Amino acid sequence: MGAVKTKRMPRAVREQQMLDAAVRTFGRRGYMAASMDEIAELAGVSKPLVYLYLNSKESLFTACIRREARALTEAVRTGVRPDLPADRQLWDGLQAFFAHTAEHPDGWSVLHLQARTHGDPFAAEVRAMREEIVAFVTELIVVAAREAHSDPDLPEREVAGLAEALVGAAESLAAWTNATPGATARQSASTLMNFAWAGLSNLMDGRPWSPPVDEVS
Amino acid sequence: MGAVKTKRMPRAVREQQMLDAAVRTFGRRGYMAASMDEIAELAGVSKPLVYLYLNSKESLFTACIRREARALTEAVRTGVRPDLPADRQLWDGLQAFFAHTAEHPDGWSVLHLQARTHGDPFAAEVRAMREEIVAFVTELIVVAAREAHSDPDLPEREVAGLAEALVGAAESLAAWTNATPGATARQSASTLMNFAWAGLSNLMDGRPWSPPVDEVS
Amino acid sequence: MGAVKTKRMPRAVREQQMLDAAVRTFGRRGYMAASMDEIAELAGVSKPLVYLYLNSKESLFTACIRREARALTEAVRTGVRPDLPADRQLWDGLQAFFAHTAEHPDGWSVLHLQARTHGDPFAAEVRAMREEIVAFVTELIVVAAREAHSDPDLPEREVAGLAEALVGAAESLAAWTNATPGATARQSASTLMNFAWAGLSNLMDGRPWSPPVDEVS
Amino acid sequence: MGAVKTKRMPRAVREQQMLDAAVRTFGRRGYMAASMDEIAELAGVSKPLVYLYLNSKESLFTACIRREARALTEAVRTGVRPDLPADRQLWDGLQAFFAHTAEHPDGWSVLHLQARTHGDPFAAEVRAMREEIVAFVTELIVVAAREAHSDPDLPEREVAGLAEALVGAAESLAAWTNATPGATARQSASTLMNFAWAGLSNLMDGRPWSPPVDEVS
DNA sequence: AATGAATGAGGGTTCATTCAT
DNA sequence: CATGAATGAACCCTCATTCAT
Repeated sequence: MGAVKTKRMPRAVREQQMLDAAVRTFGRRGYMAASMDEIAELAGVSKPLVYLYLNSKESLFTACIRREARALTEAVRTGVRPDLPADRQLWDGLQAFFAHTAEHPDGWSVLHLQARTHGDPFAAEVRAMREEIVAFVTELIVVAAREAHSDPDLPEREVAGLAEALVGAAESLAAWTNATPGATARQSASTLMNFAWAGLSNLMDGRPWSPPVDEVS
Repeated sequence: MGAVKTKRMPRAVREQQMLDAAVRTFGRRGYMAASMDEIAELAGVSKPLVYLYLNSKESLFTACIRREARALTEAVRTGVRPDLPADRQLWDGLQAFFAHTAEHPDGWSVLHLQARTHGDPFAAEVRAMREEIVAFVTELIVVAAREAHSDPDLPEREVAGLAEALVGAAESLAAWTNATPGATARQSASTLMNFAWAGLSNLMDGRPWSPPVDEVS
Repeated sequence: MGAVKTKRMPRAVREQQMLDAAVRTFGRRGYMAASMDEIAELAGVSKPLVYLYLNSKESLFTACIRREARALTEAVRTGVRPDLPADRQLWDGLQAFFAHTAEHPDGWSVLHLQARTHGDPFAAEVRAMREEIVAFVTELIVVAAREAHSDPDLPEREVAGLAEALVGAAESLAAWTNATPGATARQSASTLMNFAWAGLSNLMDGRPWSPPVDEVS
Repeated sequence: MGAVKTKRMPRAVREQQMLDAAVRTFGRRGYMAASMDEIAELAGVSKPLVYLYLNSKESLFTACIRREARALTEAVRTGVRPDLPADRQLWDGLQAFFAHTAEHPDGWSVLHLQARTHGDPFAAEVRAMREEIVAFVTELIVVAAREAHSDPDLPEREVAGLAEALVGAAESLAAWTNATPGATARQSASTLMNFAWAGLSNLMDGRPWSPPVDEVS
C-alpha cells in the first residue's frame, strides 16, 4: 500500500504524492486524528522530507484544502458555458459538482467535513471557495430573474439566502449521493433542479422543471 | 469564566454541568481537539469526577450528542401541530428548527459538524436523528401532494431526494443564519419556504409562497 | 458476588470481611493491580470505611500478610506433635503445610508471590514467618542427626542451607500441587519426604523413606 | 547515575541499553510499580524512544523476560557436558545456575519473582523456560536411575515431583545465596547436591555425596 | 535529495486518599 | 456506624517536530 518507493524524484512530483497521501489521510481520519507518520508512510517518503517540502501539519492541511478547492471550482467552471441560459448553466454546474465530488470523496470530505470542524485558518479557506460558488449562483439567480422579466423585487438579502439554501442543498445531496447506492450524479442534479427551479408546488401540480435535450457531453 | 465553583452538588446536577461544558468545548474545538482537562475546568470540577460520572471521552461525547439530538427533535416536535396543513407544519417546524439552532449554536455544531466528522459510534447517533427528521419531512411532502390532488406520483426515490435536499438546505441555512448578522430564524424559515415550496420559477414570476396569517406567537 | 450487604456489624466482623476481600483481591491481582475500590466493593462496604478501619493500602496489605502468615504457621504447628520423632514431625508438618496452602490459595499467593515482589515493608513480614519455619526445620534436622548418632559434623552453615533447600522445595511443590490436577497434599508430602530424607541415591537403590503407619487423623 | 548520555547511537545498541535499564527496574520495583519514565531515564533516553523501539510496557517486559530466560538457559547449557555422568551433569548445571543468578540478580528477580506475579502473557513465558529446565533434570534423574541399575521404576509422576522439588529447592537456594553474605555459588551447589543426591539420612550417617575431583576451572 | 535518531509536550485514564454529612 | 462527593498526582502512550548526517 502507498506509493511505490522510487528514489530521487523531482520536487513537484514528490509534493503531489505527499498531497495525495495527505488528502486521503485527512479525508478519512480527520485533521487531528491524521498523523504525519501515516501520511509520510503513505506517501512513501520519510517524515523530514514532508516537513522540508510542506513545513508543518497546518500548512500541509492548508495546501490540501487549497488544492482540492481549486480542483472543485475548476471542475464546476469547466462544466458551465456562460453564454447559455441561466437554468442551463445551473444544471451543468450541478452535474459537474456532483460528478467531481463523487470522484474525489476524500477531497470532498476534506473540504466539506474536516476543514470546517477546525478553527479559522482552515474554515476561512473553505469559506472563500464557498463564497465564490455562492456568488456564482447568486448571479445566476439574478440573471434568471432579469431574463424572466421578473418583478424587480427579489431583495438582495433574500437572493443571498436563496443561493445559500441552494448550495447547502447541493452539498447535502452530494453526501447523500455518495452514500446511497444506485444514486447517480445526474439523478441528484435532476432532483435538485426540480426542487430549486420548479419548487414543490409546481412539482405537485405536475409542472416539473425539465432538463434541456441538447446536451454536449 | 466557567460555572461558579460550588462544592458538593448532587450527582444529577453535576452531570448536567459537565454536559454543558462538554457540548460547548466539543462544539467549538471538535472532538479530538477538545481536551478532558479543558472540559473539566470549564465545568468547575476535577477530571477524575468527569470520568467517574461519564466514563470516558467517547462516552461523554456520545452523551452530548444524545442530549442535543433529543433537545433539537423535541423543539421541532413541540413547534409543529399535526392537525394543520402540511405547508403550515413545515413552516412551523422550520421556524422551530432555526430558532433552536440559533439558541444552541454549540449543540448544533456538535450535531452537524463534529459528530459527523468521526467514525461510527458518533455518526450513527446523528444519522438516527437525521433520519427521523427526513422521515418527517418526507411524510409532509407526500401528504402535501395528496392534499394538492397531485398527479399520482412523485416516485419514491425522488421524494427521498427532495426531502434530503430540503433538510440539507435547512441545515446549511442554519449555519448561515448564525453567521450572518441581522439574519433571523423567521426570515430564514421564510426564505426556505419560498425556495422549497414555490421554487425559483414561481418566485421570479412574482408568485411566492406566503406565510399563513393566523400565527400564534 | 461479594459479601451480602448487611448493615451495622460490629467492627471486628467488618474487619474480617475486609481482610477476606483484600486477601482474595491481592492474591489474584497482585498488590499494585488490586484497587481499593475493588476491595471495598467485594467487602460490601464503602471505601472510607476501609480507610477508617485499616488506614491505608500499605497497612491493609500488611494486615493481610500477617493474618495469612499466622494462619499458616498455626496450621503447621497444630499438625506437628513435638514428642514424636523428627522425621515424623517433618512428615506431619509437610502434610499440614500442603493441605493449608491448597485450601487457601489466595492467602498462599499473597505470602509466596505478592508480598515478596514489593519492597521491604512487606517482604520483611514474610521473611520473618519464613525464618520461623526454617528455624523449625533446622532444629528438626539437628535433632534427627543427634537421634541418629550422626557424626557431629554437619556444620551450621550447611544445615542452614539444607533447611533452606527443603523449605524452598516445599514451597515450589505447593504451587505445583495446586496447579497439577490429581496431585494431592499427601502425595506431595510423600514425594518430598522421599526426596529430602532418603535422597536420590537411596531412592535409586530401592530404599525409599516410608511413611509411618499409625497416623492420627 | 544511569548510562552516560551519549547521543545518536545505532538502534541495536540503544535497545540493549533499554533492556538493561528495564531489567534492572522491573527486577527491583516489580512490573506494575516500575514506571516507563524511570526506565527511560535510567537508559539515558527519552520515553518516546523507548516506545518507538519496544512498543509498550507489556512488550518491553516480555522482551526482558525472553532475554533473561535465554541468557540463563544458555549459561546452564554451556556449563554442562552431556557426555559426563548424570550426577556430574547435575553438579555442573547447578554451579552454572547459581553462578549466573548471582551475577544477574535483577534478571533472576524478573524471571523468578516478577514475571510469575502477573497474568498469562508473562507467566507463560517463564513457564516455558522452567519446563525446559525441569525436563532436563527429569531426564537426568531417569538416566541416573538407569546407570545405577535401579529397581525398575520410579513411577513417572513421582519422578516429575522429584524434579519439581529439586528445581524448586535450587530456585529457593539461589535467592538465599544472594541474600546470605559469604554464601557462594559453589557452596550452594554442594549443599543442594548433598541434599538431593544423598538425602538427609545418608548425610546423617556420614555418607555425603562428594564432588568429583577432576574439575575444569 | 533524503533519512535514521531523538525529544518536549500534552492527552486520556486511573488510583489512593479525604471531606462533609 | 457509614457514605456520597471530590481530588492531586501519576502513569501509559502518542504526536508534531527537529537535528546530524
